[in-house]
Amino acid sequence: MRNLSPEGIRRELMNLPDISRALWERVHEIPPGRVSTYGTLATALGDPVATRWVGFELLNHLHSSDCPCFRVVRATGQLGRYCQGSQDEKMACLQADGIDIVNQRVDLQLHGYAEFSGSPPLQHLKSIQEIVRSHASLVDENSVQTIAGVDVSYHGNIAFACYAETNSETGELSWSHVATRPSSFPYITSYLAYRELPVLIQLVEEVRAIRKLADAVMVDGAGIAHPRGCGVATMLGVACDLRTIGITKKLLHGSVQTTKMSCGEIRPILQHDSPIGAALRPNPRTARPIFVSPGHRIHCEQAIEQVDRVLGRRRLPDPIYWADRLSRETAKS
DNA sequence: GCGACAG
DNA sequence: ATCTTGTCGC
Repeated sequence: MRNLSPEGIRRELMNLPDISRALWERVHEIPPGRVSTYGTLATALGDPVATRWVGFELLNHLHSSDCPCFRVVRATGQLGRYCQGSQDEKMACLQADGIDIVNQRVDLQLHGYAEFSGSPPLQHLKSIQEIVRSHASLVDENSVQTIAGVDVSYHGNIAFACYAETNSETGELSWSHVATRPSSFPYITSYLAYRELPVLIQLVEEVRAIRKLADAVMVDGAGIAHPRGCGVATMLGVACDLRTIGITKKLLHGSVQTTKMSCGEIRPILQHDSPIGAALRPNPRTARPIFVSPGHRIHCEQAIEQVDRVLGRRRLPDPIYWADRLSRETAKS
């Protein structure tokens, strides 16, 4: 799998691992009388960043009387929350298992279980990101004339992706297109692309088919300012051979000082002393900057320049603002 | 070793 | 991202 062409990426996306099923297989693997932690389960899935999602999933799943979810506790040994009700009920289940609970805690040295079987699915997804990153180009090509924005909203498991083009004079919406498709992959930090890429690729291809695709597309998500240098914007760019720019409201990766920024100020996001993007304070109404990073086929400076070009009166660049607004409205109705 | 950070 | 009432401020 060393070579991952755009077609290869699509094939991988059509065959994504079922993370939820993988989690529950492991939860059921915990023997009676033993417990595991949210973090240990996430690590068994391939990445500790999934800890938050593991907690969410255990709190929100379809519970049944014989469900072993009470065997998952916090890393401190504290019981943590129980989907079925109070912590006391969780404690009662654990005690029925023969576990002693001292000071509201389980002794993990004694009862901790971490010997999970099965291959970690997130590790495979990580390696895809690393390969896609190696295909990303940070070289700016011909000049950008038209620019668009894309964003995704959800109604349950249905994803609504919107493509928006704006009038550069007024900042108002000039053209838009929406694509819809079910998405079951959960949101896990740094794996956003696996949740959003299927709809986004469909969206881009539909717009491309009617020859309406702009020279560059801004994505509501990171570009190369990502733990593996491969955020949604980068992945979408490589998958569709499209010039993309990543825009986020919060910093995902890299370091930059964001206090006391003056209006219009630009500060580089650094990773090992080299720039991978920039924080940019868009207007005087908010002190909070936005974070820009190249997605694909664009250089850092050009990415910032393009964002600057379509910055209106809102915090987000106009095309992203409209894509966000329209996709949300479409998802609601 | 554990935890956690885009949308 | 989504669930949601009122509320603070220009």
